[in-house]
Amino acid sequence: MDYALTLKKHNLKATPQRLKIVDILYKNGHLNIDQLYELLLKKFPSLSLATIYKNINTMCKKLFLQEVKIPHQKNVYELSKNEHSHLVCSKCSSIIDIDLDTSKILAQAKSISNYKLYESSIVLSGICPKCT
Amino acid sequence: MDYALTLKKHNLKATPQRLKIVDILYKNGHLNIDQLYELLLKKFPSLSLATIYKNINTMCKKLFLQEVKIPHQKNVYELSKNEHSHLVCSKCSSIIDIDLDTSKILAQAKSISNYKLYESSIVLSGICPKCT
DNA sequence: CTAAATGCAAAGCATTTGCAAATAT
DNA sequence: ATATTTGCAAATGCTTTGCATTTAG
Repeated sequence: MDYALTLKKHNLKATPQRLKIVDILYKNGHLNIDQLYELLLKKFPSLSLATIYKNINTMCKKLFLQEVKIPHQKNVYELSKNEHSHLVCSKCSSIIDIDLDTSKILAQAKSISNYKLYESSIVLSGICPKCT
Repeated sequence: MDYALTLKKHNLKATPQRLKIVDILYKNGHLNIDQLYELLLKKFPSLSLATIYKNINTMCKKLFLQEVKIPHQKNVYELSKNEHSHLVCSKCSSIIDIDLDTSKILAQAKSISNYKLYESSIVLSGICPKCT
């Protein structure tokens, strides 16, 4: 995946800071602002938190980053991908993606409510195999 | 429902402020801190935001209030009830409860992941009938 | 060369804390 | 009567903004 190209497609300059943000998110999946900052500092000791906030915000607006709200945790960010759900371990706080068949639930919700539904946010919490 | 008794059961004094917080949440379903503050001010013009924060926090810890995270919105609070999901209208921002059969999705998630899952947070977004 | 991005410091909000006065039990 | 709660003010923490400097294209 060519991150520089992706950035440019969205009219964003491919700065080293941005490339590294995308790279870190690609490798780590889901991170909150502080975790991102800590990892970025290793490569850019003079990096400013303001730069992270600005970039996260613009990338979210351009829709190739997604904010994910997890119960009892700070918001985390992930690269946009096909719709999917999340599993959270309440012991180690790790977050993973999972593909679930949400069609039944959506259909059920639509028929009960008469809402036009087009987006689902599903976060399931429990204990991961490692923490068991 | 006797709110005063509920409060006392949790070792919380039934102050007028607390009773009104519970009453407002009972009548309005889901509110964020600011909405709660605005409504409470009508009855308690000298009410402090700090009091709301303190009370929301203690009630959440005592588990008879739940914090609900909605994408692109401030956190809202609701009285604890049986597990249920939420529908959000992205036009008018209203939030309603909905009972969905989550057993299939949970079973699916468990078998794919080997997690021990015990909690689900499901928020579906779309357009409500009124806004259509 | 130019527009955009960075880093710093300051500003702006949201939330929490400490404490004296008031209140529920 | 006592421990808890309230309301205020101050403190803390998180996020955004403004601006001079640097950098990508």
